[in-house]
Amino acid sequence: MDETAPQKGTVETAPQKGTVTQRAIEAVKAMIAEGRLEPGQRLPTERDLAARLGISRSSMREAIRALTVLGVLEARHGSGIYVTQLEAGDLLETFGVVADLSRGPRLVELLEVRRILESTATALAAARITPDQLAEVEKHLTAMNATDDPEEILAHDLAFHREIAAAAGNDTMAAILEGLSSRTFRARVWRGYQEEGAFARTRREHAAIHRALVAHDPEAARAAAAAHVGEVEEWLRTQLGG
Amino acid sequence: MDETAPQKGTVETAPQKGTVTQRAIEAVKAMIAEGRLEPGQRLPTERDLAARLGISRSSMREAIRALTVLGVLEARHGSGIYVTQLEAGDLLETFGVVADLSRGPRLVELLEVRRILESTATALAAARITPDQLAEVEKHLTAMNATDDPEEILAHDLAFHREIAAAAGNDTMAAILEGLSSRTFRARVWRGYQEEGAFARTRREHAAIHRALVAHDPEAARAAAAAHVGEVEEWLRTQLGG
DNA sequence: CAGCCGTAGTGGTCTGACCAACCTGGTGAT
DNA sequence: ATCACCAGGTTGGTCAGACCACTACGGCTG
Repeated sequence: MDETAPQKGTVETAPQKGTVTQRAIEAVKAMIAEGRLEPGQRLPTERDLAARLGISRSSMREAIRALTVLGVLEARHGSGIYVTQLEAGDLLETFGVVADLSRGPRLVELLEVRRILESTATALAAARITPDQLAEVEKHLTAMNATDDPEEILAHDLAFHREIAAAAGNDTMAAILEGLSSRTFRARVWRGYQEEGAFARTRREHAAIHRALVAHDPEAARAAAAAHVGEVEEWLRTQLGG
Repeated sequence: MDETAPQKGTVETAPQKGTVTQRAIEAVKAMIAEGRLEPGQRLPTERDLAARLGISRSSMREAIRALTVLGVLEARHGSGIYVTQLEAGDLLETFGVVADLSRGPRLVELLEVRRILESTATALAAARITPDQLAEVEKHLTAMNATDDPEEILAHDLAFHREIAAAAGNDTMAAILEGLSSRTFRARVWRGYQEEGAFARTRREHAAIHRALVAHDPEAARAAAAAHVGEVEEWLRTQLGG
C-alpha cells in the first residue's frame, strides 16, 4: 500500500514534460485559449489551483507570476487573481522590454520596424483622423515647441506620435509602436541625437506630418513619417558602423 | 556587531515599491541594461542573488521565472542561471502568446500588422535574396504543392514565409513575423479558410511571390505579399462582421 | 439608514528541507 | 600516460507549513 513510489498519481494529468511550473503555465494558458476562462474573470485561489494541478503552491505562484508579467493575469492582493481584458495594451506591454534590452545593430532593426509601422499608421491616420483627435495632436505639437525642457519635449513627442497611432484605428499596431517608443528606449537614442542640434529638423518634420494630417493626405503622411524615423535611423547607423 | 536585526541592511537598495519580486525583476533587468551582465554570462546563485537583494529565495525564484519566460534569462538545472544572447528570437518568443490568446477583432488587427510587415519584408527579400536562400524557398514551395496532408502543407507554408523573412535581413522583423504566424495561430485561422477550397488561390499567390523574388522585383513582391495576407484578412473580416 | 469595525479569505513573503541534474576532480584500469 | 568511471559538492526544482498584509463582506452600533 505504499504509494510513495515515484509513480504518476494525478488522475489523467498530462505526463511529465518540462518543469512542473511550465506545465502549470500551459494549463492556465490553455484554459484561457479554450474559453474556459473569460477576460476579466476571477480564477480560483492559488491554493485551489495548486491542489487542482497536483503541485505545490510555490510552483503555482511562479506560474502565476510569469503570466502576470506577460500581461495575461492580474493579481490583486487580498482579493484574488483575474484574467486581464487581454487587450493589445495588456499583452504587448512586455514589448518594451525588448526595446530596453536591445543594443547596437538590434536598435537599428527596431527603428526599421518602427519606420515601417509608423509610416503606415500615420498614413491611415491621415485618412481617418477626426477633428477632436487632430486637436489633441496639435496640443502636443505646440506644447512641444513651447518649452526647452528636454524631459517635457520628449513626453510631448511621445504623446504626439501616440495620438496619431491611436487615430489609425488599429489598437494592436498602436500598442506595438508604444513598445517601440518606450520611454527608456527613446531617452537613450534621443540623448545623443538631439545633442547634435537636431531640434530644428525634428520640429520641421513634425510640422510636415501635421500638415499631411490636416490635408488628409495619406501619401504625404506616409512619406513624412518615414523620413522622420528614417533620420534617426540613419544617424544611429552612422553612430555604430562608423 | 549583530546585523541580525530586521533592518534595511542592503546598502542603498531602493526603498519599498510594489512587491518584492517586482523589485527583484527590475534589479536584474537594470543589471543587464547597464551592462553589468553581458549576454551569455552566468548569474550568481539563486541563493546568492536572494541574499544580495535581501529577499527570500522563493521571491527571487519568482523573479527569475518571470525573466525566464520573457526570454531574458535561461535556467539550466544543476548548472546555473544565464543571460540569453538577447537576440530578437529570444526576446520576441512571447509574441506568440499574443497571437494565441487573441480572438475576434484582434485577430484582424494582427493580420493587418502582419500584412504591413510581411509585404515590406518580402520586398526587401526580393532585392537581397541570394541563390542559396532562393533555393531554400523553392524547396518548401514545391514540397507544399506536392502533398495533400494539411499538416505538412501548413508546415511548409510557414517555412516558406520564414525563409523569405530571413532573407530580408532584419532578424527583429523576422522574429515578430514568426510570432504573428505561430503554429496555433495559423492553425486556427487556416482551418476555416482552407475549408472553402482556397488551396488553389493560395498556390497561385505563392507562385506570384516566388516569381517576384526570382525577378528581384521589390514592388511586385510587395504587392503579391500584401495581396496574399490581405486575402486571409478579408475572409476573416467577413467571418466576424457578417 | 449610515457608518464603523471585526473577521474570514486571499495574495505576498519567509524559512527550511529534500530531490534531481550537472560538474569537477580523483581513482583505477588499460 | 591516457582514458573511463564514479563519488561528492554545487545548483536549480519542488515541496511543506507558517505568518504577514490587504481586501471584502457582513453584522453591529449610533
